[in-house]
Amino acid sequence: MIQPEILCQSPIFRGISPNDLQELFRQIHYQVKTYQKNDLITMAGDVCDRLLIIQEGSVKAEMTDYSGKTIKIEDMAAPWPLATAFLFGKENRFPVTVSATSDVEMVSIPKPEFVKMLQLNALILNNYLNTISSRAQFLSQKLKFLSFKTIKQKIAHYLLEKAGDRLQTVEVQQSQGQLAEMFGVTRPSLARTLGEMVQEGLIETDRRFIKILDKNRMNQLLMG
Amino acid sequence: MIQPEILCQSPIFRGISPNDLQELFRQIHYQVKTYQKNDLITMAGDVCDRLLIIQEGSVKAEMTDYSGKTIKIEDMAAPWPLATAFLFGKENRFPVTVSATSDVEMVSIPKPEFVKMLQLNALILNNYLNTISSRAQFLSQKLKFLSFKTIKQKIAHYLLEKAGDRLQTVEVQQSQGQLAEMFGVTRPSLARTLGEMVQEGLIETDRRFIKILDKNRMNQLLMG
DNA sequence: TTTGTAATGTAACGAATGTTACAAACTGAA
DNA sequence: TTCAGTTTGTAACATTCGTTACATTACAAA
Repeated sequence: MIQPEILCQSPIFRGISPNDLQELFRQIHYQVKTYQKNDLITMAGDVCDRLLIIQEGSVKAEMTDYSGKTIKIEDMAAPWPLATAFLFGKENRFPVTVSATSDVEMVSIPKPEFVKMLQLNALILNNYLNTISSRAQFLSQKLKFLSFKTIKQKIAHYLLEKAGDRLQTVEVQQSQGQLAEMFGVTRPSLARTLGEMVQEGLIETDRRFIKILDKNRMNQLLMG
Repeated sequence: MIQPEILCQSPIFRGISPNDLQELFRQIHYQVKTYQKNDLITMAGDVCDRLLIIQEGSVKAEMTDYSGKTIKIEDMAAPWPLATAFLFGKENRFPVTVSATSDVEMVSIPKPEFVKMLQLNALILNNYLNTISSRAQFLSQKLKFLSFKTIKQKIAHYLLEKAGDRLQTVEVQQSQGQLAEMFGVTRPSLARTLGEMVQEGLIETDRRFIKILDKNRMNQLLMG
């Protein structure tokens, strides 16, 4: 029923041979459920007490707002695991409604069985811990970035991070537009702020190359 | 050397009896290190390849900015674990410099040994997974909150979340000032916006009680 | 070279929010 | 009650940023 060659491509089972994976699944209880296109797989608010991995097909995650309208959040396809961040932790309910966008095969492992799996295989344990930890780290970085209120601060943080120790010209790979989107601001606002920083003697710009002229004053911007 | 009665208060060892914990520690390699006040414990950038738990005393975490100045981030005391989010994941380096603010005893468990521990004891495994997952969930919530640009949106989201299904008066436990801090805005701005929403017929306010009058229009605010 | 398209610089205006200041209302203790 | 401290309402002004529009520059294909 399970397809080890597919599942071992999943971030959780990465590095495990299909044979070992097959053997592992023999030691635990699990289900393989099939869904047809447009079938509901989980509802927002459902308790998340089992690990779900897409073995075949693709699904979409939607969120219902308070007035009942649905907004698509994400598309996922095999061999991806669903909602790994909500299997453990305080708030272990699905935040989204998941439904099939094609015929789907889903491997469902009850939480206690998955815990057993983690104990049986150190590689899976590491993979899973890495998955959640990386997510937390990613979110933490993103949050730190958003904590800078002004565009000037965001630019300063970005450039100082990118420059590291060296007092050199930084090459920005992205266009102004992409940079603006990353900062969550509009393109003209970014351009204006860059212009202001040039006038203030903080930086020099030449197309995609930016030179930091006054590291100390840049830092002071980040303090407020 | 280790003090099981203290360590089992730690979120990671919660629910384990001191005896069981003692027995567990017998099966793995670990160190107990002592530091004097003001000693450096870890430097920002150090590879985080061991779990550190404060067994006695207190420490502070500081971050060095790009110009070399240090900013205090956090204070921690026994029996708290350090940097649980950085033991696994892609970026497993300490983001902060940790130093002792009193005489400190620190239990140091190498990562492979801690993994062994997780495999030996399902409760510790659950505790650790819960710790990281809760953190990711917390950050995710915070991030979602910050994604609302205007104060009106933040208020709407907060109230709708708090109200749930019922169309009732919501009691806000916090003062306007605390609420403002939570939203990352200033108190007068929050008060002004609340006033505007009253005038627009969206809500009614009476001290710490807020009544939602028009749920649909509140939702439309969140769409933009 | 010419030409079209994308990227960039710039300006004017308006909306949202911060800043500062002060008055009114509430709260709890003397 | 009275009074001090806290919370809340409100106003004027400054700042930041988004919006829109347009000119300029770079770049690559014809």
